[in-house]
Amino acid sequence: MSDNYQENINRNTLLFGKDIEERIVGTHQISENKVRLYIRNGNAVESRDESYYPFFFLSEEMLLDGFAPANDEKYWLIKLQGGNFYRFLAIFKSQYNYRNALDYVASKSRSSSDEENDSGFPSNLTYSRGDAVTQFLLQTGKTLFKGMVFEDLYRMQLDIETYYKPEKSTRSKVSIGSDPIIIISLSDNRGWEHVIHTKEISEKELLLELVKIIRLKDPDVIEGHNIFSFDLSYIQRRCELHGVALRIGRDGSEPRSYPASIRFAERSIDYPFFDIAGRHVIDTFFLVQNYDVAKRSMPGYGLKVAAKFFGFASPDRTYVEYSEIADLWDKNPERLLDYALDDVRETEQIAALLSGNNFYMTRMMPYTYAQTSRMGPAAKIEALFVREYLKEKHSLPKPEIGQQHTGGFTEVFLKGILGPIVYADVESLYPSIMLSYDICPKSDERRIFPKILTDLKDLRFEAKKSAKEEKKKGNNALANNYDAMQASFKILINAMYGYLGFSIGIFNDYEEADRVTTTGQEIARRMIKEFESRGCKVIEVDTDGILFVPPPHIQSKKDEINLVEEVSSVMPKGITIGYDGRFRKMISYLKKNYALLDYDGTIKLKGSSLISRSGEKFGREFIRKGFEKLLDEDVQGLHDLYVSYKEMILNHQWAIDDFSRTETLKNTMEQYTADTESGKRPRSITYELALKRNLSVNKGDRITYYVSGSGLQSSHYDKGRLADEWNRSKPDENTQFYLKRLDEFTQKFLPFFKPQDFSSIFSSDTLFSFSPEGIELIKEIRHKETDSVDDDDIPF
DNA sequence: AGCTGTGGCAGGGAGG
DNA sequence: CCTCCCTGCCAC
Repeated sequence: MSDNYQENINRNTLLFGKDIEERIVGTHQISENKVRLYIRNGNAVESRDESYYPFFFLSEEMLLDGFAPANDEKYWLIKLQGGNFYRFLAIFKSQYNYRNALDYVASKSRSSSDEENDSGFPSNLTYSRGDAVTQFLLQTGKTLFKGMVFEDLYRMQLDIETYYKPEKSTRSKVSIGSDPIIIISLSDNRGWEHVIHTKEISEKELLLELVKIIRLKDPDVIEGHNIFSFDLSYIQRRCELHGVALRIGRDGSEPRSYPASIRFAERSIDYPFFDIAGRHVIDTFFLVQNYDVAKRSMPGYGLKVAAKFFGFASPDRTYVEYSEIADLWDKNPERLLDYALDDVRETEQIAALLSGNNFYMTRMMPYTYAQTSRMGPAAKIEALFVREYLKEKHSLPKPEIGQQHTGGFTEVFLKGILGPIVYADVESLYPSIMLSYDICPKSDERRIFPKILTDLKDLRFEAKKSAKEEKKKGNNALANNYDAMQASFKILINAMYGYLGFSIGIFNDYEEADRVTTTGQEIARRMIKEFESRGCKVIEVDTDGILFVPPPHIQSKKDEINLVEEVSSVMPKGITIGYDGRFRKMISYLKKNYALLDYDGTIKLKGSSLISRSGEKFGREFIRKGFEKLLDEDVQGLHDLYVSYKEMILNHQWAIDDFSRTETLKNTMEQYTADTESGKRPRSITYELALKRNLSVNKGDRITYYVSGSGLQSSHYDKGRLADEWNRSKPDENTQFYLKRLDEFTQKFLPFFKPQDFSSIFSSDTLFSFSPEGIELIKEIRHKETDSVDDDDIPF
């Protein structure tokens, strides 16, 4: 794979090398607005005259080969890799203040005497894929002018309802465009709301009305929850069926859609991207998921769940089940219209909360707002590099082949039920190391890496300061904007380390990535040693954070803070340890798996073995409640809990949500069948179920299922049933299987008891009544000696 | 086509 | 049974 990939780079790379200019053999100015560029492989490129914009001439052909501006020989724009449009725009933005450029374009278009067109752009400007300048201008539109703040964007929200009659009650996917659209609800960020529906007009008229409204309101941004995969795809399909031209672009063009994908940590989602000329389409579904990558605290990503999570859902909000929509439309349409409006209102609030950082990021990126919103951070870092290199007329390197070898230091020293607990962590560990230890990729001959990092750090500092000042003055709106700004800097700062080890980043450097992580490990060891030497019992260390029990004479919070500050003061220059919280108790279970009991009584569980969403809900609850009992040292309560769960399972006294499991399908069905048939991967219950039920599933889809049948066999992959198929009055879930699952969950409590105590607690044997008498909790288990932390060769 | 990294645990199928 | 290997999910 990697060999193929390298070959691909070589084939697609036109101008990589020591110096870009070496490949340019000559330019010839044909007229004021035309230039011919000759490059070494013999291709001659003639520019087109783009009279409305004198700075650049870009065309499809030029994108393929390269171009030079007519009036200024200093600037070159070179194609680097197939399809990597963004690498061009880096220079486009960096050489000229693009906001001024856009002001210029806007003034031109305003003065053009063109009455037919209400878009603000000349109508002779046709929108086509290859025309980079046109595309750039139309996409950016008038939305990113100098001095703008996020609130200045005119944002419109859109949501559709379709007439879906559930036939067989399975939640199998509805295919795009199969049912008519009955309601389109719209709102904007200035308090306007509007709903159109098919009680009075036909679906075709509804679609025409939508086009009319969008063109009349002329929003800069169109927002929706799952708008790419659902609303826009659906609207487009219905328009096709009715022969309606969806002319919602600022130049009157129809949306251009192409397959794209987006990644959230380990998951990758395919979706059709919609490019609407002159506007930016923002999917709040992606914003929400991106938010949760860092936080990992949301119960789900649907609009309703997200709105509740962020506290936007109004108490009298209308809720309608997906399967009820058609029925409700026939019987009580008013309620459905209310529901539809609630959707757009919530979408607006989510976007307002989560879009600010993308907006401010766009100002420093050679991408449009829409692109910035759906792009990963590594590509953004690279854009900053490319901008600087092109500005300095320096060539760009190829990615290095290889891999990173090390990561963070993780160790558990003590297991059990421990307390009191102090949590401390190194502030911005990797960025601090990169700054203090002069990290820079070797291919970065101009040494841009440290410069970008320092600049971003300073910018963030300034933005944070401004946010604070504005807040003090009571300017909350402005303070929020500065806060969004500093958040966007933070995202980039944190992504810079990841970029070093990014396999196709052109400035990657695995050795430097390793140098960051190994330095981080050394710092972690040093931190352990310093806390230990001050009488602390270190429990767990993970990368940059440490959990420990302070010595007995450290009692108050203030003492704890002083202790952390003392250790911080002996750390290497540029490395600061911050006090990050205190807890009454904790349960240390495994690496990256523990429970924390706050002083206000709340419990936080961490780690995949304790809170994994792939497990059954009843299991997670059982563990959570059990850990509560454990923290209370309530052995009787633990036993009672076990017995009550066992009875619940035996008597089927539960709901489908309690025992169903939801899994994400990471591969396509084709990939799965190919892999299983070749023996490359084992069969999996979710894919098998999708095959059996003939569900049309895509990569990234989630299936909720349970295990049916009776008895325990070695494999259950053919015993799955869809959650919707479960019937409370005729429960057919596999009781033995779920009892076995309960016993698997009880294993989490194994380390805290003697074996015979453990088996008497987790037994419902009624012959002998259970008594907690004599059962002792194992509170402290030495798992690893801190002495083994070797710090002899720490080069400080 | 586009893509930030490593470390760690659980679960399940397959095969010895 | 046990081990191996893969996937999915999570911590940082």
